[in-house]
Amino acid sequence: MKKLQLEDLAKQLGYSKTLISMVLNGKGDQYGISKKTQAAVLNAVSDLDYTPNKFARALRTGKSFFVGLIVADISNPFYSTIAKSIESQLFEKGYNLMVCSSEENEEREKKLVEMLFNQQGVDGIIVASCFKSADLYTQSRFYKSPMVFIDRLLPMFNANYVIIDNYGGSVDIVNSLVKNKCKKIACFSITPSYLSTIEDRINGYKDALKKNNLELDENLLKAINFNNIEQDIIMALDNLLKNDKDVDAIYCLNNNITTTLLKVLKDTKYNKSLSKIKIASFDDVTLFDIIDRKITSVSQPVEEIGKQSASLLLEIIDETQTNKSNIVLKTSLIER
Amino acid sequence: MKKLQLEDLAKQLGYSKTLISMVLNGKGDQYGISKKTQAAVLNAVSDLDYTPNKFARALRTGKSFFVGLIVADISNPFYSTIAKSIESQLFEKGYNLMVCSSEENEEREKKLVEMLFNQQGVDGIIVASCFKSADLYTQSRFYKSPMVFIDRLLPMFNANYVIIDNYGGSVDIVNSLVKNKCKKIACFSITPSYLSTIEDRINGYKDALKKNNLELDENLLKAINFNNIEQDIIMALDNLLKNDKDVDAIYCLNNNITTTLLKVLKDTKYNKSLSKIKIASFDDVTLFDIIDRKITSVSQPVEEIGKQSASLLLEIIDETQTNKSNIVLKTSLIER
DNA sequence: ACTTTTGTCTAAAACGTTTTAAATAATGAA
DNA sequence: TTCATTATTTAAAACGTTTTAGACAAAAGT
Repeated sequence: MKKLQLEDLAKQLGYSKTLISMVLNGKGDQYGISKKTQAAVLNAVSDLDYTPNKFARALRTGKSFFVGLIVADISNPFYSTIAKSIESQLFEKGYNLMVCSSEENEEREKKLVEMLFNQQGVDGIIVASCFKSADLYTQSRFYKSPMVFIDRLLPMFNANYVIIDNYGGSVDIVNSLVKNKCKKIACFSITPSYLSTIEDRINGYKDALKKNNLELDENLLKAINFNNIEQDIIMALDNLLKNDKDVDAIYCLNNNITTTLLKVLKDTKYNKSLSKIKIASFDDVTLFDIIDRKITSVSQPVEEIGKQSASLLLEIIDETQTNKSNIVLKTSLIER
Repeated sequence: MKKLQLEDLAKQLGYSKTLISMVLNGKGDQYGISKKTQAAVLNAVSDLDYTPNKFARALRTGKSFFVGLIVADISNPFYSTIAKSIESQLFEKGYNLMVCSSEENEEREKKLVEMLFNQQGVDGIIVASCFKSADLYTQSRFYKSPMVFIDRLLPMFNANYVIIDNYGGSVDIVNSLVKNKCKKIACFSITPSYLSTIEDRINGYKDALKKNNLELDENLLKAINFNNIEQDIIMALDNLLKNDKDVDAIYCLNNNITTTLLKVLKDTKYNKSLSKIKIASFDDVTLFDIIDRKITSVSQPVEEIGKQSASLLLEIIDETQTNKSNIVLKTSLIER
């Protein structure tokens, strides 16, 4: 059974391809097709399961009704939940989502952006960029390309953003730890550490320490490499045990680090020596509700990030919104 | 800066669009273009960043280099890991992936399949179907559409499958529990329970009980609804506590149930009464390495499912493989 | 020297839409 | 009636590729 096309409908209904196309696209009035004809066409077509060829339409109109999403790691629940939220938001408006994973790799992100716009012809993209600078995106060839950046901010780059208040969330966490009598708070950060999210969280950590009259010791700030989390955490812990036995809290800057830290603490000798240390985490995950250890965390409005970024992007595509928007969402502290 | 197209190249290089297209598609020899010309074209184009218009090409050739993936729930790590694996496999071969989530809803799955093939013009799909019967997929209009089914089998449907040995894995779990002196093993199943994965796991559970000379008590087999997991688990637990106080193990048929069960056990009164009950889970997650409770589980070769299904689908698309393949992967027991 | 074959290359058709420009029919004014 | 205007419809062009069929030289056969 061959796929029905406009030509077939035309023959069957006795109208031209043009007319049918116009009616089906809801432009009957605009082109002055009589109400009667419009009704007749719609009626006849309704039980004929015709769907226009996507590629022909896209070729002619330049619109694909496709949106690309680039995240650092799609198997991270933070991003996969955002993806899900974006998808359902777009679905309502007749758009489709292509999800891509950059694996925190600039080269790959670049390839993905180019592929999406050039080869796939998406109408716009949503990106959690792992780039250090905005050079890729400021290129003139992308000047008119609808883009929304989420999660991470790029420096010196005036664009559309949907992010969260990382600084504020970080301050909340440290304040909460201090309130619980912690005096020496280590911080496990993650590289690439130029990421705006990480930078802001680190700044929040530092400033909050200061505000609480605690000394900032750079040795307590450990950078964990994204590609080598477990090993780096072990090293950081060894280091703490050797030089800073009196650390009473570890604040992890994202869910991945917290989760891996908990795993390491379970596995090894640290179990005893560090059983009473307080752990806090930026980014809340279900796990924290299950384990015995009381973990204070900051939860991000994940659904909301997806929702807002999707509708912002659609506004940009439809040119309803032409100014740059910067949406900053609030986090919420979960004390356990 | 307008996008470069074949016409522009033709003018610039002094050859016809035809010739350039042929060379760029690696069909120079086939069409008898001289080596010298081919080299010249390739060389000239290489630093001109031309990418053919996706839609024009797809319109003409009927190939989109797109593959669709439909899973029940993209925010479930089991599926998001499969998605990631499929994506990277396809990426190597120049294909792209569109990920869709059916939310365990037949109506929605149907819509997605139709959308993918009709509107999006994908070259093939990979589906973890939530359908009870294969009626949708046996329709003649899909007869020639490349499809690979993963995770779940549809009854009476001869198709391409990549699944795992659910029955065997389930037997392994029960055997392990019995070995650990469990005498009365409850089973928390999930609806829709006609899913082949669930059916097979239930059968494995039943048969293994029998083999171990344990009585099968249908009251110990609780169905948890996918859309109401937490409440249903609470009900099931209440029920056990009332009628079967001597249950010494709960075997959960998927990660979602196990995780939620753990959460419920933590939150509430059950904490005390059920602290010594043994918990086992089909499908392993990181969480189990972190919590104190020793959870025996069966782990699925997630990466492998993605890898095998992707390459099988590509073979079908390329018509290298024309027979139906049924790939059944082994699970591995993790005793804790 | 003339036809045939071979080696390169290109014009034009095709893919299935949407949109422009123009044709036809119907109505109103003169 | 006839011409101008308006309402309705359609033919043809366009989107940017790939592929078919054929053009043109050069080489090879006779």
